[in-house]
Amino acid sequence: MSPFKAAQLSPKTRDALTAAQLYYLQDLTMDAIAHELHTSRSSVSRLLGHARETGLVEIQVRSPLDMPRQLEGDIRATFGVTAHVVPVPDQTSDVERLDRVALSAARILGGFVDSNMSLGVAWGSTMSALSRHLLAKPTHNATIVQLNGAANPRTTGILYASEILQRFGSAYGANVQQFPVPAVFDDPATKAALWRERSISRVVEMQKTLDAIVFGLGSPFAGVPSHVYIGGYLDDNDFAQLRATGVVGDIATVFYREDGSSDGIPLNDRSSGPSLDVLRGIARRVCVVSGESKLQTLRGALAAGLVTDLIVDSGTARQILAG
Amino acid sequence: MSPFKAAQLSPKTRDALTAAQLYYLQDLTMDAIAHELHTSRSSVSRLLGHARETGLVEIQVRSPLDMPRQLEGDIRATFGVTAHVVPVPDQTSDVERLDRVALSAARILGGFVDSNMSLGVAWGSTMSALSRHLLAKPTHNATIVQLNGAANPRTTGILYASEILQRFGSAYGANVQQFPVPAVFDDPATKAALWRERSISRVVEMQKTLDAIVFGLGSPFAGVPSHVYIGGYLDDNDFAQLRATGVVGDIATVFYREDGSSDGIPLNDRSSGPSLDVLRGIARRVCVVSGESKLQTLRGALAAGLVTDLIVDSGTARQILAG
DNA sequence: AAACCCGATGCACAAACGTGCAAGGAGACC
DNA sequence: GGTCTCCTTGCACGTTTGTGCATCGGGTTT
Repeated sequence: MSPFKAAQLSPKTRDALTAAQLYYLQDLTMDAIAHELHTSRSSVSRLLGHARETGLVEIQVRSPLDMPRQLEGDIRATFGVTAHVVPVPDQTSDVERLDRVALSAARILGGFVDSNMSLGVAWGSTMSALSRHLLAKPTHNATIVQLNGAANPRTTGILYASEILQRFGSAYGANVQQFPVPAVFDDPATKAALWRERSISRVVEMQKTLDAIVFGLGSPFAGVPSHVYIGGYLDDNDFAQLRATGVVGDIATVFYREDGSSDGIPLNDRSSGPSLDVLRGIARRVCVVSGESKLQTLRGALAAGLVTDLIVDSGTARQILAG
Repeated sequence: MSPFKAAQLSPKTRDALTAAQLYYLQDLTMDAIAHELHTSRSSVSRLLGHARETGLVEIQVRSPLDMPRQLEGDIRATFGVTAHVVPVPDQTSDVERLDRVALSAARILGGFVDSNMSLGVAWGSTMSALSRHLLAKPTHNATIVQLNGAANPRTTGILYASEILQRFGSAYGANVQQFPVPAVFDDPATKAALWRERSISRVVEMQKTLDAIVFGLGSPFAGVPSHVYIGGYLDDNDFAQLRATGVVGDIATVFYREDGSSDGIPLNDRSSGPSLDVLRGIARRVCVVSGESKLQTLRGALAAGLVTDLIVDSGTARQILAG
């Protein structure tokens, strides 16, 4: 209307806000809201969807404080990590399990992200699913940093990895730092050379001072092999080597054993991911896992002290405690 | 099942918690949840209702931080109080307006209440509506204190006032301190005598050290007279006196003028409510108002510095700024 | 043992809701 | 001016959800 009263926020957001207020705080029906806002009920439905997507509405489920959830307490006691157990019925398929955990993880992650922070992000099927469920949370001056390269002999991987990164960036209104290198180098010397390039070393340096990281776990020999292992990133030789050295998993293409050790794994010298020591130097390390096929893998990551916050499905949570 | 694993929370609460998690955090349909919980869909619907009622689920609507809502900002700038403006369309009836404001107020109040605190509560139609919408929030060692008596020549008023108090008590799991005295004494000497009784003075003393209070505003001469003014608490003489001394409203049967002054109002000496000076000594003073008939009344309360947090409908908010 | 009360359950129906679709509008580009 | 694209809107439909009602089981009173 009047151009004098600057509309600080878009009319859409304004409406979404009122709608949310009326719907969630006053329990009006969408019909009633539509009437008040002079629009159609379906628009209100969409408006509310928008409000949820963009984080205008925040829904929390909080167990009574005096009774933290059983499994989560047990996990903290046993492994010293903060756990978020996502309830999933036992007979759920692995894909649905993954998706449900990723969905919850996306919501939880919103609570960790804040202005002026830098967040390291891995890639893989878990991260991909997670990125698709992110809720918007506008921040200032935050940075998203890719943890490891995604190129392989067949593709540059840029499309795949950057899709994930971009979703993080736009959800949080953050800068995105890509890392356009192969996931695993053929020749360690090439890696060393590239690491001396300023455009690359800049990112490598950023990785060392991250405030938080999010990652899934890769499991090379599990029933459902992870993205890394079927994407042509590794050849038969590499696989044999991994098996020979007792590897049970990886974080950002850096490999470790079930006891948490990672010394003497040659592949790590050729990997583009940050060394486990670098990872351990980061304050908050959020690990998202689902499915029993990752049990061993998860055990290793916990043993290696790579995790500070664990988001996991209830079945796997129970098993890791039982084991 | 096993008696060894102590069930810390009732199975109902446990189910409600999982259901809430699945519904609000994983966006499952109630049907799907019913299946997972081995019960009927309708039970899940009820379970979720229970979860909301009891505060297991918390829903917040948060305007983007960089743009606090217009009216609320204006009110803070003009009157120096934190405002919560409840959107209500202009042509809404007064009763519905009251109810919607009370509903929102009940939710907001939950954010102010905490363990170990004492909360003073008034009575009246606003407080009655508010009490009916309270959301449960379990706390330890909190106390609810009645601010002013409710007895009048016709009834003891205990039923009416205690109903309100009880709802507060059970919502927050708090002790309730009743105040079984007349709202307004016929003879000031009786009040003085009663105030020397230890059972009464105990409550009077508590009133002086409250952490917070909630109250509506009474408006003696407005189009819709408040509960106090039609309950037989005052006689014609009293009314005449109020009008003569320029009273525009009351908080817990203590009266004030539009400019905020309250000296030379004889009725106040006979009132059971805490003096305005006592009120002003309380850190958080939450005022719930709705409807333009309370405009003058609200103006007086603001002028008197009796309010720190204001919960008000949008129409009245606009008018108080316009005035 | 009968009678009673109370909370929990599922059914069935109406109300409320999400979403694919086609229509309308506002730029951007030719 | 045309037309192409992209976003928004309301409708219509199928799905999802709230709730009155009848039922049932367990505990208490008579």
